[in-house]
Amino acid sequence: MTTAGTARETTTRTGPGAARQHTLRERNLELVARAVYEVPEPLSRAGVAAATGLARATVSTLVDQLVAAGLVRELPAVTGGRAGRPAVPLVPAPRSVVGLGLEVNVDYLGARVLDLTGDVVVEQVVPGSFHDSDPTAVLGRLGALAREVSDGVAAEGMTVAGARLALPGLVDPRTGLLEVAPNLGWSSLEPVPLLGLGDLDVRVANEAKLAALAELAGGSDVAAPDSFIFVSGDVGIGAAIVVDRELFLGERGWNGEIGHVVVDPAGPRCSCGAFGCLEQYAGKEAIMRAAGLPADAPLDSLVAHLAEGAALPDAGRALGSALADFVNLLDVGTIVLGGAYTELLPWLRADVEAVLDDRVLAAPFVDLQVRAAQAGPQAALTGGAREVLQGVLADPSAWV
Amino acid sequence: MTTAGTARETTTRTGPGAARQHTLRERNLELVARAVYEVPEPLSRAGVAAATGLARATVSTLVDQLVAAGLVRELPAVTGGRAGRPAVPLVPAPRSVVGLGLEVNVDYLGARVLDLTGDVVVEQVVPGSFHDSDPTAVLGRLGALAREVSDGVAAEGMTVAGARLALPGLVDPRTGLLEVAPNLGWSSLEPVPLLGLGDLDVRVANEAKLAALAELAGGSDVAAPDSFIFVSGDVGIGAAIVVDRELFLGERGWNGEIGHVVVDPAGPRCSCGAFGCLEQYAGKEAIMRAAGLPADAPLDSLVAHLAEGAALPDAGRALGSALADFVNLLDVGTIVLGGAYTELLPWLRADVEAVLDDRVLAAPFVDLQVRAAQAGPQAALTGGAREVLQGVLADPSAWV
DNA sequence: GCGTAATAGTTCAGTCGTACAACTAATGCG
DNA sequence: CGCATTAGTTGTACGACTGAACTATTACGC
Repeated sequence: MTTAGTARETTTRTGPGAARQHTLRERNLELVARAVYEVPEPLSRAGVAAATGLARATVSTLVDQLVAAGLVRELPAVTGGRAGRPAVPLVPAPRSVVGLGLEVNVDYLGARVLDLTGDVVVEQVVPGSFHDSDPTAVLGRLGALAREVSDGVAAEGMTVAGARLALPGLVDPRTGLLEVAPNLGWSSLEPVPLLGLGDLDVRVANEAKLAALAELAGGSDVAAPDSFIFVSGDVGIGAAIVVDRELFLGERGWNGEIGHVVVDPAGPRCSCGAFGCLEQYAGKEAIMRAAGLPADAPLDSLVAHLAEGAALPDAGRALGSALADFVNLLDVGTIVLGGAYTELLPWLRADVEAVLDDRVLAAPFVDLQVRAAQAGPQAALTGGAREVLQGVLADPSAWV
Repeated sequence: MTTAGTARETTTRTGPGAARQHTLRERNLELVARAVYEVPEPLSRAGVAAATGLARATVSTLVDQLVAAGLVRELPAVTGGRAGRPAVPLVPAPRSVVGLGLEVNVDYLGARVLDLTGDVVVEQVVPGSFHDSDPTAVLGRLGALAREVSDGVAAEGMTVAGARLALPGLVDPRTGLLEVAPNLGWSSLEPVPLLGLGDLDVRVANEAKLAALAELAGGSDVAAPDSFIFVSGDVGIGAAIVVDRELFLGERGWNGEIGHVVVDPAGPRCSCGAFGCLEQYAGKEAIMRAAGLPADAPLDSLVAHLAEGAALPDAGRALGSALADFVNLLDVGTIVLGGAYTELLPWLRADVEAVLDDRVLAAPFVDLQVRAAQAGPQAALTGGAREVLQGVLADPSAWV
């Protein structure tokens, strides 16, 4: 298994590092790599120079390094209708360096490999029921799946840059510890070693946080906003905060617990001990019950029910109220609804937007937007793999 | 008036700037300046080299530049008990480059000048009543005060690096526009030109945000935390989010509106139109009424009343509830209470902490702290001046 | 009192990375 | 077929950091 684990280190950008000559090179390598990666139409070396402000000579040497490292590929020179020597288009290298997204959730586990172009190279998703499961067994199984997938892409010459393990619970990305994952019935354990993936650089993260990152992947028709609140509605309701295309994690990454914002202290008791949490109005089970369906009914049955004219006023207003608090506290005006909410949005939107307009103080001055998540199913797998690749992009010098 | 206005520009650190040779110099100048500034005991050139990892030769030239620019001063060489050539201690230069903090609030306006050592060089605070006041007149008056103060320090050879104008309302630091300041009765205006301060670099900011920055000024007995939620309780309740010693502003700086987090939708109607906002329980007027005092009674009378055995259970629990939402959404575990809350903390703490422990999901795994603000009165003046000086520190090359 | 060790600070050649300008390469057009 | 045009490369100059050698200044022991 060709992996590059130990060498991966996040670059200290504003940190206490002294800047030397090679710091320039690292910084400009990143700049050039981002220019190649984050542009709709492929750029030539000259185009990159214009876009970055670097001299053409400098760009040439930098691009050559990126090509040699396998991070950038040259397309055949395109002799367009314009005069002059034809430009060599530069594009992200497909199937070279890849990121691995892993996830254990209540009803499935899976692994997904993305390459630098954003393509899914391979994926394996196994449905199951992992409510109150045994972490050692489940993570061992996911580890085996990951090895299988990883060995497969390695056999085709790709390099796995690292992996992210998404879990639905309180995890600290810094220490790698899982404090508690209520819906899995897991607590106080270190998940990464249980995967048995050797020296591959695997980091844990909260599922909703990584799902939010998947929204940035682009490729969809609607451009992803740079800053948004991502809310993932399921049995529990989790959220993530993205500002300037980066996750805002607070001190330990334990933020976005919008499911337990109080909507009405006179409301029903919540599993967390408080009364009237959002989850009691807009959690999947509450929504099902309100619609007269069994708590564990599939989402499709609810959608069918709603299509016949039913409504979700309580859930919509409660969600709007909690989101209004969120926006008032954070000033992030775009809200992306994921998980079950994506499909339910048509029946939630009016109530959510009405409450937001009423309750957000800045509403008269801001264009508040509520939109559906664009990333497909198991978004955390995509987001995790994407985060790995973002790390490559942030420090290409480690690959040169 | 010796000012340096137009030249001030925030350095694009991670931004799309190409890194050149002089970028290294700028970065390392900042590094050296911070090493000199953010250390309890003065460092020598050799000490700075050890602290930063730069070569002694490099540090020498950088320090020489900072000394020439008047940002750093050399103390007489101290011939301590140690062998070897005595070290020259380097300290922030007093009374050289200074920052100007300005503020209009409901009951006062003022100007305060801080130098790089954190000392207050001069200040002028004028009590008054600016409820429903005329912005042109009031800002004109503050501008005159600012010129007076500014000319005074300039006459003593100091350079005013810039100014911050703190206002109690929705302001956008980027555009310099004030949308609305309810307690002043101001709306939709551009405050800076009304000050008439010529080409001095003046930026606006929300009062609570700048007051939060004052907490970082140090000098107090208790070390300021790097990340905290600052809540300023007065007629209105505002908050600021500080993460890693920097303000988190969201998209426009309109965050921290904790006063309008819903505590109980069955509660009293709020001026914002909603029901049961925190302000209706823990705003100054609500607290006064609950204590049986007139809504505009001075804080001292309330404290006297409480000292005789009265309590603030509603306010404490409501504040705890809103803060629990805040912490659940943000994961910032230290809460600093400012404004009127600083003095009221003894009667609020038990209720606030009890509700936080109950309602914050991560409470079992985190040491939640509630503490009183350390900065003195008119903290926004100090915070504003401090932010100006932080800007100098972040880009000393502009002064070389 | 003086030599030695120790520490601070400076000087200078070496190296590295970028800029600029001149050059080569490859195309379209008249 | 030559010229204008654009892409990419080569070579020199310059700026900034490093490391080692050097100077400056003290403490300490004999």
